[in-house]
Amino acid sequence: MPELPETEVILDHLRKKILGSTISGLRIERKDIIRTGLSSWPWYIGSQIRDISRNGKSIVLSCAKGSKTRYLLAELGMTGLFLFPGSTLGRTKHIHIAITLEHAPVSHLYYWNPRRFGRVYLFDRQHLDQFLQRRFGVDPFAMTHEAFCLTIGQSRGRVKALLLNQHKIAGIGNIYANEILYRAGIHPHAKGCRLSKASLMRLYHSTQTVLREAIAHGGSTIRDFCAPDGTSGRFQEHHAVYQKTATPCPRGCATTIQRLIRERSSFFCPRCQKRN
DNA sequence: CGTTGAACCTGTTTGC
DNA sequence: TGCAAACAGGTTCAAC
Repeated sequence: MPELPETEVILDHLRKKILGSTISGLRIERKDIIRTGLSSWPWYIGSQIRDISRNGKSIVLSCAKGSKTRYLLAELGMTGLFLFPGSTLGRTKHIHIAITLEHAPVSHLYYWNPRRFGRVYLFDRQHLDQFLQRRFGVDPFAMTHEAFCLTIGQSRGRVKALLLNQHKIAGIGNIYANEILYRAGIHPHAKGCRLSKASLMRLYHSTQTVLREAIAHGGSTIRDFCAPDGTSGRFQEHHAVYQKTATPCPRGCATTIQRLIRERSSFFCPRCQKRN
């Protein structure tokens, strides 16, 4: 569920409520959620959450105790959420991890994930770095237009697949890939290396603006997503194409939005979105 | 290297 | 009403 904007919204809440707090308890309801470092979980008790960051769609808590720092990296997958007490109503069934906090305005942090496509990793510095390096490309907000145009313009694959490829650009998922391509006027099946310089620049700018607008609107709530305090996103009200099959193209071109099935669903305007 | 399909899971919606 | 199929924000892996 959470793509980059939703992850950024979650980070904002976590930073305001749990940064600097101390972990006084850790209950792991489903051990198979922890993919690496399960045996190190007792270490985290008594550690202080010193930093909260994001790599692509994954969230990293830096936990310090004495002179040592270890890391908890959480992937949310399609349906994962971090929740504070008070927003767990109707979501008690799939809480897989419960963290008890001290010196924080919230008493607990819950990891909820009904489909269990998400995972949690407990890493030391070295293993975290290894993981981040092999897993994630550059963050879209850290990319210059030169780097972005080079990455897309040198690839032979379909541009939508390139936007979704976390090894190249980290953080874009199916909702935002569709919205970004619509706004840039580029067909999802256009080949990266066949895009004009002007198209590449439009793609760069729409990537920046769509993601930033989505964050400003609290992310997109299609079904499950909410911030840790239970707040829903509002950016879905501004979607132009995602799940808008057969509705008129918002640009007023008198065509309707189409859906291409196969791999992941693509939603686009066949008239406004070009292949080069 | 790029593409496709399946797999991993549960829950909800859709269609017969 | 009932049941099966399709579909969902993600990632990985194997096969071609």
